[in-house]
Amino acid sequence: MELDVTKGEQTRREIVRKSAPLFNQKGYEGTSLSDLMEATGLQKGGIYRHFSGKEELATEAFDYSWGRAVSGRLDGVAEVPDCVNRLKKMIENFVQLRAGLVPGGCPLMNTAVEADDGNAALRARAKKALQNWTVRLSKIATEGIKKQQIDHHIDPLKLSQLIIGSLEGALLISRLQNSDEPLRAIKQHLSEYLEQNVRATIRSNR
Amino acid sequence: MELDVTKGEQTRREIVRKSAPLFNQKGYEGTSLSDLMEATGLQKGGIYRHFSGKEELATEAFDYSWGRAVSGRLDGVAEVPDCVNRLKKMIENFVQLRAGLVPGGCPLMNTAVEADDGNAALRARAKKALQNWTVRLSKIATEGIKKQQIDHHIDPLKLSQLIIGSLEGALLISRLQNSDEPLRAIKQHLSEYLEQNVRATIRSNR
DNA sequence: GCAAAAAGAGACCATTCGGTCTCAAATAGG
DNA sequence: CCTATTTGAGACCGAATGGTCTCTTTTTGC
Repeated sequence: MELDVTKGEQTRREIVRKSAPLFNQKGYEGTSLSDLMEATGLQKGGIYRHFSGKEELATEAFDYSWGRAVSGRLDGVAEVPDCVNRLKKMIENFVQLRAGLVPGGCPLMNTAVEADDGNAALRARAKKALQNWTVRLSKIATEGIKKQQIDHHIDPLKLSQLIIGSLEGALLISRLQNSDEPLRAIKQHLSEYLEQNVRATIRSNR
Repeated sequence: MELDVTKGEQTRREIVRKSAPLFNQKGYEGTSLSDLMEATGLQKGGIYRHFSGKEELATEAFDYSWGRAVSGRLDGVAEVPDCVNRLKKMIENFVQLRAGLVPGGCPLMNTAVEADDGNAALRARAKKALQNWTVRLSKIATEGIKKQQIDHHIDPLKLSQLIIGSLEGALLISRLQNSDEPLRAIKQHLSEYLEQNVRATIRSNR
């Protein structure tokens, strides 16, 4: 074809794209080769030509799902000038998207929980994903401190972990209860916290 | 023997006790019959005499694990007179116990995540567990409002969900990072929130 | 201590699992 | 267009899966 997007590479990507939702919904162990065959419309030979095994496919599928989740959550975030508002925008995105972008909930949570006492490769992937997300938020916080939009007593890392943890936990509850309320509540809560305890005040008295 | 604790019943309980940690660590799908045989020291026949199938055993194992988790988290809570402090005590217990009581992390989170797009029976069990926990906390909050220890603008249900979600999320992060810091941070955060925004003040000005 | 009932061992079952390998079909480069 | 290479189908594999059933052993109540 052109641009070295060979037929094989194209198929490979399709396989990842089609199998990612499966892995996210049913988990690594819960997704069988026959599930993958059905989802991709390929036979074993067609799949295994492109991947060394289920694990390789699963890790790539995770990366794919996670990539989509992250890009959704950070959509339009960079454009917000104020750093506190930028964090709030990210929270808003998270709450809004919920189950939307990626069927089966947050890939990070799903993978972290399943792989925590199991598959090491997947666990490492999840750990790195969390790391990346944390760093992204931390950078916003650090920039906010530098710009004096965020109180300089705030620890960017801790703040990021607090936000991420709260969101993930609320998502867990929301999914189990089939209700958006816990997610909306945490958004409200974090919002107030950010305004009252994180945003830098003219006269910083703590 | 005596008190109608027949041999069979005794074995049955042992099976649940021994298999509960397995299910919590490896999940429902991830735990095989041979795993269970090894853990219990019984053969299939010995296990299947007492349970109709893996699912029945898994649900009972979940109840067992969850019972232990809850009792650990509520340990000594009832003795605290002040309702805000009672909530704080529960949070403290949660943070302290962490992976302690039940190997494999919080049974609620594990089961909720795995069963969310799968096993209906387990999902229902997890949902009920969350319900129970939420109600328990809500009752404390409601009592606190009645006793004027908690601001009457607080919604007990939302407060409970906020606390539970935050704790579960922080636990997720902590487990993935192999660090207690996120858990300690959320404890600190919730503590401040409870004192500043939940505890009733003499002059309730909001 | 004995007979009836309960409990457990383990052979057996069909099915599915992840994975391999051969060979035919489709693609690509000249 | 024609050949060399890539791609995919699908038969095949051994192991493991959840579950059943029979038969021995152990517990139980009298």
